[in-house]
Amino acid sequence: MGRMTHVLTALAWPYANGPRHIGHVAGFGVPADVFARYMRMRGHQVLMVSGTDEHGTPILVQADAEGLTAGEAASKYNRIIVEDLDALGLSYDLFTRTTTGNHYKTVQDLFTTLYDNGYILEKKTPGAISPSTGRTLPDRYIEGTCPHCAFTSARGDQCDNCGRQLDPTDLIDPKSRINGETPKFVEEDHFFLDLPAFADALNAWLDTRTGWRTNVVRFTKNLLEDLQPRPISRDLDWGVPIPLPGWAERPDKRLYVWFDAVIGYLSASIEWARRSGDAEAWRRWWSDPEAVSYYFMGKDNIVFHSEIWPAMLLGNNGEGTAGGEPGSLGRLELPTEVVSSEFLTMEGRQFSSSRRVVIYVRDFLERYSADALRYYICAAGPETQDSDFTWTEFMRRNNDELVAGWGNLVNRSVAMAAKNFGRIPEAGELEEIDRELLTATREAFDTVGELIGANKIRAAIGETMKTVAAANKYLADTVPWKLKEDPKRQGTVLHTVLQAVNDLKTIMSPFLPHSSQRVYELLGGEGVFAPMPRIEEVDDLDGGGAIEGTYPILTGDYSQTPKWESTPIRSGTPLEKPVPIFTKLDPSIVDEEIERLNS
RNA sequence: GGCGGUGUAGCUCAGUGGUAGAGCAAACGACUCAUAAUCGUUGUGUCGCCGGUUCGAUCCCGGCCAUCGCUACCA
Repeated sequence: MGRMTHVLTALAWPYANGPRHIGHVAGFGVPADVFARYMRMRGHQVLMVSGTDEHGTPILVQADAEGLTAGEAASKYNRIIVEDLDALGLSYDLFTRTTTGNHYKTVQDLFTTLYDNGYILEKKTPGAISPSTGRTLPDRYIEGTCPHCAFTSARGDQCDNCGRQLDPTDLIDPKSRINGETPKFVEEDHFFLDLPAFADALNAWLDTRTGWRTNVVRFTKNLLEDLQPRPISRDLDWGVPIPLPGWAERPDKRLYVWFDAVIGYLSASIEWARRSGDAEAWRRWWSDPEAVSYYFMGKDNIVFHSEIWPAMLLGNNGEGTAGGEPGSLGRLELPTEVVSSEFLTMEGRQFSSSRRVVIYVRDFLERYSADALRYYICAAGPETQDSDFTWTEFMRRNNDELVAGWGNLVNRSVAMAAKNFGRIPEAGELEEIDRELLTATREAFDTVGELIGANKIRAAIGETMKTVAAANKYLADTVPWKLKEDPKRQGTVLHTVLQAVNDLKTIMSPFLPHSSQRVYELLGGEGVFAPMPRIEEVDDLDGGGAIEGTYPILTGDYSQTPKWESTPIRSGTPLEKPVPIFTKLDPSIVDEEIERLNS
């Protein structure tokens, strides 16, 4: 990817049935933002999109629990999620929602094309519905006695006691977990996506993919060995209506939430384009074979991104066994890479809102800085295997690495120069040791950049921290605080280390944009260095969706993004005694936080 | 049951067909510009167990044990 190109950065859609926890943003939010920011700095045209996923049964359940309508509950959590992602500094071009009129229309357009091309089957299927509401009752919302082990709280999909997979009709005395009533098992008419029609095309596509994480490739190959038609409609009154005569009017039939949610990548791109004033601009990321697309998600979402969404795109293009023609959206490109992370656990346990093993993004950011969280996720996140978040480790990484390593380097360099010169001193003739440091920081642009481009974020920030250590060592070796008798040499050393700091803040900026902005300002920079998203309150463009009133989107102007390259500092720039950019944490926070978890 | 991950120094993890590394913790030293922050020196490991391939395996293959996750109507 040497020359400028269009890079779609697609992030998994957070489900709007509650606030999101740090595991969610560790899985897709921060890694994708690092990637997107870096790609912009390399001069690529990045489009970073996502939104909240707002349909489906869990939203209805949450809404009922709070005495809200589904729309009200979705709007409530949409807003919370938007604010949290904004606070983290995730640089979305558009973060929207699946309840917009634009999304409904896009979903229906794609459904229609798939239908017209012959990739949607209609057939009867057994299912459970709630007699009082007429809504589909997902298997996991049915509980009863396990026929194998007599466990009385077995779920319709699986018995938590003996671990056996179940069919809800196997359960003895089945009850709805939502309201206790006995579910009605019925034959329902539903639509299915004909996945087997894409088996060959999907395998051929997968064979051309390179650079994917091995776990994703293996998992996907496995999936493709056994493709079955997958239902894409439900008996629900909350979702996108099915755009067919005799179906669109029915209040009890909707498209299945996963079907509409994955189309969000496309609808959000279209919404972004329309809001940008060039309604066709999205095609540069979707219809150009030279464009690339990276999808970021947790491992539980691989199936949708490496199997189902590509299948839907192939169907749109008429590239399955039934043939067909691209529909109203034109031909659409399949994902370049599916970048899946593993899971973050919490003090050894899986995150679980219901069991209150959880740290919400909001709570975290009330007490600690966004960059402290971003650093932890970058350095120790679940990139290729599950990783465990512990407060002890968070504190250690924050204090020993972020504060004592990078923060202290910035602070001591700027403080020394400010005290001795009051400005960035001039560099005299460079010695070997000076040139070595400057070479190391310049080379870090290449090594770190290559790692970010390959989505090896842990290694990338580790490489950056090695360069930070080299700069600290440089100060230990050159001892500028002892050079008061030789101001020329002292100025040269301080100039050199400040140059290194200046470049390091550029390299750090995809990972730690907030603090890089502050280092930029410490060194006399004005205006925006690391651009941040902003929340805008907007009207739905179309109506026809489920949104009432305005809604918040996350967007931003990232056109002033700095270049990924060494930039010379200017001698003579005034410097003041710096305020530390990071906060050292007291060990007592560990007990406090664990106490909070247990309370 | 099926699929997959993991098992390497006290801790967290990286890594390679030629008998192993980083950070932290520990000890000692240097330094004092800096949020007591930095820099240097010093250990330790039958690289889960058993077998196979190989001149040689921690890294390849098979089996086993332990542990974790996924298993599609769940978003």
